[in-house]
Amino acid sequence: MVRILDVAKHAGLSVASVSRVLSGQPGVSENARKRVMASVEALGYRPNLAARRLRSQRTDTLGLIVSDIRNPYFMEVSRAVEDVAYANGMRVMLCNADEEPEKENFYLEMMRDENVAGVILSPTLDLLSRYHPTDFPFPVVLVDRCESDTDADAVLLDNTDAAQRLIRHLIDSGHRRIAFFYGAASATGRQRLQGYQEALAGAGLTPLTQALKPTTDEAFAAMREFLQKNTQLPDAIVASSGLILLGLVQALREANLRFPEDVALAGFDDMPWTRVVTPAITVMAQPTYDIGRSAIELLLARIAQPAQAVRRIVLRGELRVRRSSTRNQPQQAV
Amino acid sequence: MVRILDVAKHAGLSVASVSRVLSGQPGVSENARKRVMASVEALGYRPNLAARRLRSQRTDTLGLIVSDIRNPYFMEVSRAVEDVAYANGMRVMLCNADEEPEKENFYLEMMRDENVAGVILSPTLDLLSRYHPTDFPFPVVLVDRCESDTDADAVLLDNTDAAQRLIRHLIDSGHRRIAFFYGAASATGRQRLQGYQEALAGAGLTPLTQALKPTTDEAFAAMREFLQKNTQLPDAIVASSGLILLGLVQALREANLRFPEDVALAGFDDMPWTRVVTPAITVMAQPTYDIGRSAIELLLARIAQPAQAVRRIVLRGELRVRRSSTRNQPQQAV
DNA sequence: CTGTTAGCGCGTTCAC
DNA sequence: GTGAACGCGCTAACAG
Repeated sequence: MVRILDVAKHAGLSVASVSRVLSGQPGVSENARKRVMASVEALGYRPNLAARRLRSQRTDTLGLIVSDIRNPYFMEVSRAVEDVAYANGMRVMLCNADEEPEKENFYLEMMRDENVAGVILSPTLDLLSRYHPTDFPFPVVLVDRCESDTDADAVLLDNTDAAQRLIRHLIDSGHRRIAFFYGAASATGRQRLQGYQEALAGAGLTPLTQALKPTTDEAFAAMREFLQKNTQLPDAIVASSGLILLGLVQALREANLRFPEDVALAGFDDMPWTRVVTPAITVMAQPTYDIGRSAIELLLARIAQPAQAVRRIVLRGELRVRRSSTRNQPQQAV
Repeated sequence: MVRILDVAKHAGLSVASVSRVLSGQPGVSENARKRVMASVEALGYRPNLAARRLRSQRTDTLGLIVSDIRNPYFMEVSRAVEDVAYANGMRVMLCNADEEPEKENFYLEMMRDENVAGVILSPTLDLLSRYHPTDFPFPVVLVDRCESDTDADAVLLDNTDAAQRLIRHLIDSGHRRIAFFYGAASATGRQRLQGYQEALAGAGLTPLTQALKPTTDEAFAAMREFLQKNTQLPDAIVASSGLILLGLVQALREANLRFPEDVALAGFDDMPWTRVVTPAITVMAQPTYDIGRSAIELLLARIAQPAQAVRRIVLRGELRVRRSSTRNQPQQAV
């Protein structure tokens, strides 16, 4: 292994000068800088990160804790985070907490042990309910989930508004009995439920809700049971997430029910498959890559300016109307 | 910050004894061990990982370099890797090389700088063609991609066999003109092409192939162009990956072409949406989670036993016949 | 502008 | 079974 001392000797300088050059500090002559660079090149020197981190008490590692990377939403978010992180010379550690507070806590402690520069976190309801930024020795940016009174940097969709607009679209399309299948384990699901309720109240309609764990399998099971119990179908069914939407579609297919003929359908997250099923499904699209990018940019800014005011970035969902929600079916799909 | 010295003082012992207890070494009395544990608990001591890594020259970090985490295949593989890694007290660094040799090399160098214990890698064709295990200062397990003569631990599907079986199924179903859209950027795509060619040769049929970059967008564009150029459709179209399959379906929908009525369809990767489109699509399913799990288990074994013989784990794909490939359509979908 | 040097916190040798 | 002491490679404070 070639050490910084070897470079110093080779360049005829001291370790201090080499260190200064490597960390881009001022106070080194151009001549010295050239010689250091040449020696680094000649010897193939690579800094020892462990030593650097031990000495400087700093780290270029970020943590990213999501519920499940298999969720397309988090997949896209994490991809954005990693792109920006690596472009800024930082590393990222990805963890799946599976909505389990124990796992979440485990990873949070791991982040502390790693002495990370910051964390992007999609918190469980449990953590969010008692969230306080000073609980952590590193800056945290929340993503996807955040209450209106949470004292934290955060990036998220305007969930209540998005749900309202989605539901109003259904109401405007002539649907009256609208069922809402939502993930009860997260703040996001609850906020979307609220939007649903407000939209229904505004139209004088009666809510029909089904809480469940936000997985495809649970949604499938819940929908299947729902279909068995209810001989009369609602006019429309809405899913509060893409994972849930998939489960609903699976159950509908199994029961040989068509949309929108038997029941209209809509959901969150514009996953690729929603355009490819027939008919295509109306969704509220989230700008997932932008959410991830905004989150890490917020985090990097916070790391650079620890004392800056708390910021919250709220993004707007985009309604994409397709055939699954229309009462009078047009001739042609998009 | 509480250091190991603080624990030693609190327990009335030396740092050496504390270190021994913490690393589970023998040569410490039961009494001392108890006292150390109690002090650790009382003081909330956490070992400093940077110091430990600097001193021990070892790391509990693994690298995972895939082409794109947004590919459901790698998503599932990475999830498996992370589950096993964290269960073994290791960390993992995830990187997306995007099939670009430069990025791949960048991340490989980063892994060296991090002094990782090992790497799981889905190599570009470029790297694979000149792969030699001694090029890296850490053990490497290849995943998804590997030539038959590559000298490396690897976990992959029996691609040629899987493609053959998929194509034979189509031939047995009465299809004669079978087009193959495959990703030309990876060894995997090429191996599947070979299986396709062998199956066709065995039946005395003429190949009809289309090479492309393995993304949904490229597949969509290629299929669209294909449909414009060819007034007469083939009997069947096959995609060499799930991402490509999605692009094909998008183009088919756009052109208002039905499967299997207008053209039969099949592909690789049993993604959830393939069951939910109508009709459901015949696929060659890969045991993705098992592939990831096998890869990290192989890596951990290699780390524990650096000199052990090179091992290759070849998994078998599972053909899942659904309506998209059947000539005489059954009454009911599954 | 440059060099010397003292630790960062830990693991491990070597004495006892 | 236990403790003292050294050094992993680097950064930063300080002296020149």
